[in-house]
Amino acid sequence: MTDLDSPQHNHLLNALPDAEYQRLLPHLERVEMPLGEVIYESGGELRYVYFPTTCIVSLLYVMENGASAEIAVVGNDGIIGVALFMGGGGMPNRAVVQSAGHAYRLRGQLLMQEFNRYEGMLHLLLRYTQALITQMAQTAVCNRHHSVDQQLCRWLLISLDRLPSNELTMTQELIANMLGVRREGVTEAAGKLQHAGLIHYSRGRITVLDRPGLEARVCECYRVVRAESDRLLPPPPTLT
Amino acid sequence: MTDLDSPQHNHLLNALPDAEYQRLLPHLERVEMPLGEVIYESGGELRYVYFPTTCIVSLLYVMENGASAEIAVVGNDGIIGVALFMGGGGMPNRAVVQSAGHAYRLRGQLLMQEFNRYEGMLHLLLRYTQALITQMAQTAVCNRHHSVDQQLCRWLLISLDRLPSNELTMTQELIANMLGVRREGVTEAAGKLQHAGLIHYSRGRITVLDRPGLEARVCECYRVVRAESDRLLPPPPTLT
DNA sequence: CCTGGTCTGTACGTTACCGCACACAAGCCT
DNA sequence: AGGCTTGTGTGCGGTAACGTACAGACCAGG
Repeated sequence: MTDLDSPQHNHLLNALPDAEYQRLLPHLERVEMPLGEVIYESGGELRYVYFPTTCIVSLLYVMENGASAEIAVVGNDGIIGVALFMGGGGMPNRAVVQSAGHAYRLRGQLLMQEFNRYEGMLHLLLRYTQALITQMAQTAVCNRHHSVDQQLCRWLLISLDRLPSNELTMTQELIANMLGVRREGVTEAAGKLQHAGLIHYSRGRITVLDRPGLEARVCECYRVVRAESDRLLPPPPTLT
Repeated sequence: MTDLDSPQHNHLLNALPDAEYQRLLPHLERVEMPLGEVIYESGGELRYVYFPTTCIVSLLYVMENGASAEIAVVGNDGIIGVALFMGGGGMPNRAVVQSAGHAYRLRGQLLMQEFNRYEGMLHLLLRYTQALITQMAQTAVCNRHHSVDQQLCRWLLISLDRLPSNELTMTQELIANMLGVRREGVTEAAGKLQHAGLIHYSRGRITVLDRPGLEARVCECYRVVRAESDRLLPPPPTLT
């Protein structure tokens, strides 16, 4: 499956015209993204941007008391480090690998060169950033109005959309940290889904058995984010 | 007080170099922003961008069942319609005037010309957008972890930062819509603040009596957003 | 002045989630 | 095998916010 791991498996890289892609290619460095790795930290400086291919990265805010909440999720649909080209150099949150895999990284300096030189790169990245903004906005809405059950569905579907298989490696404890709820809350919600035959759960290994079933339970937030991504971003690479 | 109502009272316009500002000036149209006016709607197209001077605009998502939640607030620190230069042309939320006043609007086309022609404009707008992103992210966190009391404090301070006086016109019903909570919840929270002598409340008219007191009660979310705005954006115009 | 509408305060039962405590189960190590 | 660590299920009291209902308070208009 080298396919899944080529730079083109990242939708943004794949959307670049060939000439542009070839120019970038020699500078793309394939890196391992182990579970739990912190890609950048609140207040830190961004030396690289990352284009995930097979990993998933969560952007989360860690509160002063240690509690946390997920702001957004980035997989092979996007890029880690938008603050670089947005001009801030950093953001007050943390990026941490939520599902192990690989990514291609690029020196920030090089990205900025392309960003300033080639208009297509600028527009692509800005459109992606807008999709990211929608995801954050909807996270806020979901946190306000929807139940843990619904949020778990949303979270599973978002993760699933960014993975090649229907299985994810993720303890309930971790999910709870992402959603910013109690671990027991996740146990209960997951229990309901498992009971309904939608997923199978076993010691940090979740298998999604009935994706349509999840989609039927999820709140509108998932659909809004999904629709906006589809609208703003190029269709995923046509790998078989 | 024509000072407060000149285009330069908007921080972004004020941050432009004089030549650039002069070029824009003839195209800036002063418009009235009455309470409740919808500036743009989910799915709608953006013909203009707005630079508030004395009004405050809320970005809010309206759910299928009619409930709503505020995503972010824009006042004289920013611009309404970032989706235009981000490339999406629209966003799945609504912008509504939360506090009446004025703004200067500019045809989207013209903004885009400047955005593409003059690098400083691009960087300024992107930095502002990053600050906006931080505000959204923090809204998500706040919705998850903080009490209505704390959120009300945050909301009051955010509004206060964007107004010239210490008084705001706003019924509890409206605040509840913004925060996405019950009206009674706001009554109770406001009651506590009033009892503590921090504010005075009277039929849609809130007077803030003790701003430091509010700051002492507010959650970290306010400070994070504030610090990030200060970091990313030019200092406010030096009006007396 | 009284009346009607709007805004605010209060009360009460219900629910979702929290915090804590602990039992159980599944894999890992020796 | 036995014991340890890690992950999962469950139960229980506490609390914050909800939905609903309604009473008072203020203001405007006839």
